[in-house]
Amino acid sequence: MELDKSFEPHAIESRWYSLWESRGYFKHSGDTTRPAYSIQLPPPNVTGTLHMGHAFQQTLMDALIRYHRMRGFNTNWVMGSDHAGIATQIVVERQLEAEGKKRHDLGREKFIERVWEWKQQSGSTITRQMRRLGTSGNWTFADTDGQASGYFTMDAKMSQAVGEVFVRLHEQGLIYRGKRLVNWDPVLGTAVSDIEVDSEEEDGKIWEIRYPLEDGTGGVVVATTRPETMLGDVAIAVNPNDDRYKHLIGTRVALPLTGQTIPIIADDYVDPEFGTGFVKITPAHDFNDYQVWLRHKDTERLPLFSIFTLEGTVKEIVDLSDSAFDLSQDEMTQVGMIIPEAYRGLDRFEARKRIVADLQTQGLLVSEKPHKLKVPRSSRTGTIVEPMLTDQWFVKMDRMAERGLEAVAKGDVKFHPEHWATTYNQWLENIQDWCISRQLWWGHQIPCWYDESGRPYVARDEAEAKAKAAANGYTGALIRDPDVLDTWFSSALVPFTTLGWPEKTKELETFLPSSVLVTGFDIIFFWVARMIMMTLHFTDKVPFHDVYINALVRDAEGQKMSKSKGNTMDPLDLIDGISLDALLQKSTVGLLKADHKAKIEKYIRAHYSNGIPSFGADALRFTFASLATFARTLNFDLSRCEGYRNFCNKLWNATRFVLMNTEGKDCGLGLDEKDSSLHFSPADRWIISLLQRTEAEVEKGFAEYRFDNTATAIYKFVWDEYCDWYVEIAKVQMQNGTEAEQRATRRTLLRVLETVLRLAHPIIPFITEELWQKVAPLVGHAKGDGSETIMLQPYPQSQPEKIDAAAEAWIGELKALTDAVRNLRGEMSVSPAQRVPLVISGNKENLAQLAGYLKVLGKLSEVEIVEGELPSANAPVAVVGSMQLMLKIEIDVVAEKERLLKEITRLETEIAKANAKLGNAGFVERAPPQVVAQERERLNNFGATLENLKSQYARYS
RNA sequence: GGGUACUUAGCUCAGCUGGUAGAGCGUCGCCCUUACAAGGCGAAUGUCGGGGGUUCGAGCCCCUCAGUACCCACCA
Repeated sequence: MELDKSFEPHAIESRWYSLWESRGYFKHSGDTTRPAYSIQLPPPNVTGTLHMGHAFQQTLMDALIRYHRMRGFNTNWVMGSDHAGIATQIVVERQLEAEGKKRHDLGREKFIERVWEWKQQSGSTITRQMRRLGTSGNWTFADTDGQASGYFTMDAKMSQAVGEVFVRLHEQGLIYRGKRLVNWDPVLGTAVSDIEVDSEEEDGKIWEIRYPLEDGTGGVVVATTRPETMLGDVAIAVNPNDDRYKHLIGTRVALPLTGQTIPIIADDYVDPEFGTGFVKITPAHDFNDYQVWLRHKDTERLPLFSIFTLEGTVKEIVDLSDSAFDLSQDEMTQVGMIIPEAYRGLDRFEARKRIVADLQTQGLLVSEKPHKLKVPRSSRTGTIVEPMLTDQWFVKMDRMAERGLEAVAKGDVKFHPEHWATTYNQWLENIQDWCISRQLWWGHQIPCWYDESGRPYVARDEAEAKAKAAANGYTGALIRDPDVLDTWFSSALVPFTTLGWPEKTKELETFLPSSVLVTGFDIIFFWVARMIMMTLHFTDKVPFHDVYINALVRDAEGQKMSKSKGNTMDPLDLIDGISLDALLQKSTVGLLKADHKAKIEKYIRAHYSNGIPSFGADALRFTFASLATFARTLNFDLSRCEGYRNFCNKLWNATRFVLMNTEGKDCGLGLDEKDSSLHFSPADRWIISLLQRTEAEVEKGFAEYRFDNTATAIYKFVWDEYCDWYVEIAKVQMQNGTEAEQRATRRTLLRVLETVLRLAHPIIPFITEELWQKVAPLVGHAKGDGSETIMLQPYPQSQPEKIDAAAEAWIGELKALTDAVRNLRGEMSVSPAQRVPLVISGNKENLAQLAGYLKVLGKLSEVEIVEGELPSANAPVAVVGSMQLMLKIEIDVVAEKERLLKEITRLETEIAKANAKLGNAGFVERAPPQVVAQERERLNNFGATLENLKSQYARYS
């Protein structure tokens, strides 16, 4: 069947993917005698859509999987999706909001039903998109609901494993519950972990406030950026060595606006140099103050109480039971537990305004100045996080962190690029206990039940909890803890829970540890470190051997992609193409801010004035691979994508050429290489030789995760060597050669091409499959009935014995001569259509073999070989080593002399440089002999060429 | 404050354990030559951020300065 004239990705992609999947090629082979190669997909949010980061990562993973599959590994790419607690809940809450409802209007049960509905509805989007990209994941492997989309972190099996982990950790004393100061998102109404808080420097203010001394002899001035928290002050601290204020330690000051008094205490935490030297201590709303409180609570009998509600408004009444500390009635009335009526119920920031205003009125505000400060915001909602005293569940991290550090230190887990291990180490060395409870509805509900008195029973299910309660003498009703687990809790377990844990399965044995994890640096803490720790803890194995940290995808200018800038790209648009109008439409739909819209439109019109053409999945994948260096960012440039689409087209057309010249012809298929009816030319041997080198480079690239090198090696071989040289040479051989030479040429054309298709398949799966189906039957590698696939063919292995130095030298000479001729033509502005004769002097025997090729490659009318001097003529001459080439055309002698002189000057500089080097005793004595020899060789060559040029120059004179 | 990485051609980036500066895209010529105009052939362009050091020799190693990006911690 004829190939189309050019490469049309759309026509071939859809066909192959469904065929591959339906034939089960993506599944692991089950052959445990083969080495296993497995990858855990970083599970995308189930309701998300594919973005450039996903597409990039997945391209790399898919390339690795396909590469190893072809190499005969028992490959298993575990697919799945994440329930993404907060993210998903927010989406559904927004939907409700549009209907004028809140989640509490529905109630927990109905709300969760609603989320499941949304999951069912939108969950297939991203898996569909992944398929478009060509991901050969094992969709049915951990699939529990029969949707061929892998596992879901909330499905029954995964949930059960999550419960099991929780219970065991609790039994081991590694999970505990306690009232702690945590980062609280008042909008979401939940605790968030440290790493879910981002601090950005913002413009704020700092206020100085006077707290009068109780005895009326003066006052102290404190500086604060959060005056509203003064309602919760329990002390003023000074540095114990601060001579200015030592005498005040132990006295009391009045807490303005409240009618209360608080003590002045001494603590090292205070830096006498900063601010006023006095710090107000609000233990329930500041992490540092909390630490101070811990140190002084017993000696100074300091209470602990929150002044804000969970929504972030000022409380009506404070609850001293928060104190976790017994205070006498008398002490209770002494502390600032009563909030002035004026502030009750106010929002945090409203309260700030009112308090500052009131302080001013009372003359207690000393100053108000602009101040830059880091504001901690919840990464989900952007709300300013409030440290809040709440009951939460925690995982003790210290011992697990030690094991995690050890695994990397010992090399059981290796980072690529290596330096990311430093980031990992630093975090684990300073790790805090992990707050795993979230006050949300969507997620794994904490497996803990409470009896009437609040006694907890952690259990796998309610029945077990009841049994535990009964054993404790309680038979009444139990209430389950309403909180859910941090999404990352279940994510941390996927390396083993997806393989059937807690059961001892064959899969667990085969595919743990997995081979490599490919992920972004932004989740080293969230996910990578926690997987390592959890997997080690529960299985005594590392979750994976290698961690490849991929670059962050940015736009062509290096800007972070964001919807509000309009510089995001949809991988599907690059595959399918999109018109400008459609692109504008989809980029501005559902925008909250109107001014963004104008900006986005401008950006899109500037960058995609004609929309985006369809590049196809292969071109996109090849682009990602080529850009996958070890840099930390990847600037995605459309023009690169276009270039690699062109590459696909090149490959397509090369195949077309080969098919045209081999189909139905004798290609010496069944013959032994040494058979006398096959005569391989140096060119044939050269391209085969180069193929071996390319295969080795490709292998090295994969082994080092240098996908750029792999892609470049393939690109160069196909375009720069096979197409630009070998195919052109083959034309000569097929035209002029003997039967045996033609046969060998056709065979080489075919076999090299077929190999290249297999070599490139991991990166560009669709086009290689399509072409292979046509090419493989001609080399006898397939029956040609479509029953085979390139996916399962053996991957090309470099055969060093086929590297042929003589053939490589031969082609080097041919290339040099051709370049020289083309150069001359270019310099002389001889049009390509104009066939001109060439005279060449040099070794006759040697040149006779090259002349035929040179004639075609140099577009010459004839090639005349002379030994010794070139004929005297006013014609341009080029020199290649000891050979001289003369184009027989009339030229301007003056211009030609000038040209030669330029070349002579260049050579003389080179010679001077080389001479200086060799004249340097230090160089000759200390440099390695081969380097010195090489330099001498260069000098000799330069010398010969120079002589040649000079004599030619002289002849014009 | 601590840390990591980066600075090479107009743009985006390679450059392996130090040994003659590279690619893609873009630019400029000339060509619709029967695989490919999504192409062919040719050309131009770099005191490798500045300075110093080690070395026979530095884009690469060391020191220093400057700039950029990101991460962690955080002073009220």
